[in-house]
Amino acid sequence: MSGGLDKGTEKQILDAAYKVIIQKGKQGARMQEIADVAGVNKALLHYYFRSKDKLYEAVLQNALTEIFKHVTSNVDFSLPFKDLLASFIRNHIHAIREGGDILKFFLSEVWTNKDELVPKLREFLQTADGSLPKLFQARVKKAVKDREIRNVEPFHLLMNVISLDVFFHIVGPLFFMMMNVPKLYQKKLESDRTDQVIEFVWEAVRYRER
Amino acid sequence: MSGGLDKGTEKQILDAAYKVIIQKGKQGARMQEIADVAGVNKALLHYYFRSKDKLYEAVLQNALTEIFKHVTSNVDFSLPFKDLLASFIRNHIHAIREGGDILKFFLSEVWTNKDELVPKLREFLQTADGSLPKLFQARVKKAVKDREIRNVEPFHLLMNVISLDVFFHIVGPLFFMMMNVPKLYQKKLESDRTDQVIEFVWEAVRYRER
DNA sequence: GTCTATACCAAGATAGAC
DNA sequence: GTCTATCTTGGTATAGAC
Repeated sequence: MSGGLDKGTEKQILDAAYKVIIQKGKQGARMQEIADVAGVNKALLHYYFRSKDKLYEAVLQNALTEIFKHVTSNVDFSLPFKDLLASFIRNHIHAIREGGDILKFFLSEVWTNKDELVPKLREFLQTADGSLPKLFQARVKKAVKDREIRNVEPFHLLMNVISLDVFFHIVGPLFFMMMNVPKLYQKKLESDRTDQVIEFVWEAVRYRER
Repeated sequence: MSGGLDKGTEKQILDAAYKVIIQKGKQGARMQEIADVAGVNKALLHYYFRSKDKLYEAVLQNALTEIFKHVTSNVDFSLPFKDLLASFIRNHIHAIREGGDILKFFLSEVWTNKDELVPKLREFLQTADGSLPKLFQARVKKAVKDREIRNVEPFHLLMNVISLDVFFHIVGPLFFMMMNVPKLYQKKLESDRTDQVIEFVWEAVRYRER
């Protein structure tokens, strides 16, 4: 019913679908639950998005956009490498935290649903700005030549930075549980994380006279 | 039918379930497919394991055992820290590769199915040998005092090592695709990975006169 | 555009013959 | 223990009234 504070039924449904599907994955999500969360009738989902597949596609599109919005956040490649690294990591970790559960969702779906998801991802990347990795690679090579850092393979470095950021975000909570880390100490470890990573990476790569 | 090369129907079913569920997750797995893979009738799944839930539990138990078998592989904590680190990482990466797809499965399921999985994990850890992290922590602290390495937080270090190992294993292929890395270069990056990680971590933590 | 009712089907589970 | 046939549930999808 068109109550006063209506934000458009279609968007309402899409938002609800987003929430539910991100949590439970494609298989786990139920049309009924999406309808409930949206506060509308189940039949309306089919009215606006013909099928679950279509709805899922729409959600995927949103999620991808959301992620890349953060990732592409501007990095100043003219900074000294140390500062570049720090700002890159800060941006990146910040983006990960902003992104909420999307990353977990992707890691989840990529595995169980890769036949559908990987082509979609590929397609999306065609249109997206793919220059970041290239710029990063070039900058690393320059830094090596200028003796800002030791000779490291750009791919591995990028991989390392992303690993350190993303993996902690995803598995950290589980890890805390497994190791019985007290709540208070968890907080400390979490807030220290960014600086720890920056220091770790920088120490790992910085150039040293021999 | 009790054909000659029968390895026991129950085990046959369990093996099939393991394969299918690891690939598709709990929600995605179909009893029919499991039956097909096992080469038996669907009804037999219910005969041996009353329900899908029970079957899932059995698979989970197996997967957990499988993972921890590798993880607990003996590490010699009396080695110099540099060598310890190298052997730890080598063991770890090796275990990850041996473990095949189990890790991906867990990362997947932990997100979509955490209400069921996390308690199970907790319970399993009660019985498992939880001494490894403690030993590692103690060894790190000693290494700091002995000036083998700079002052690093043991938790972060352990987290870092695991991140670098596991994340690459899981996301690497996706990454290659996204960055359009040629097949041949992929191979090289993969085989270089272990040594790269060892060097990266060691450079990051080693003690240096100032 | 939104609802109710219902068709349709796939998947988990059971009964009962062999 | 193993099969066929069948029940039941629950989820997607559609028809049709309002």
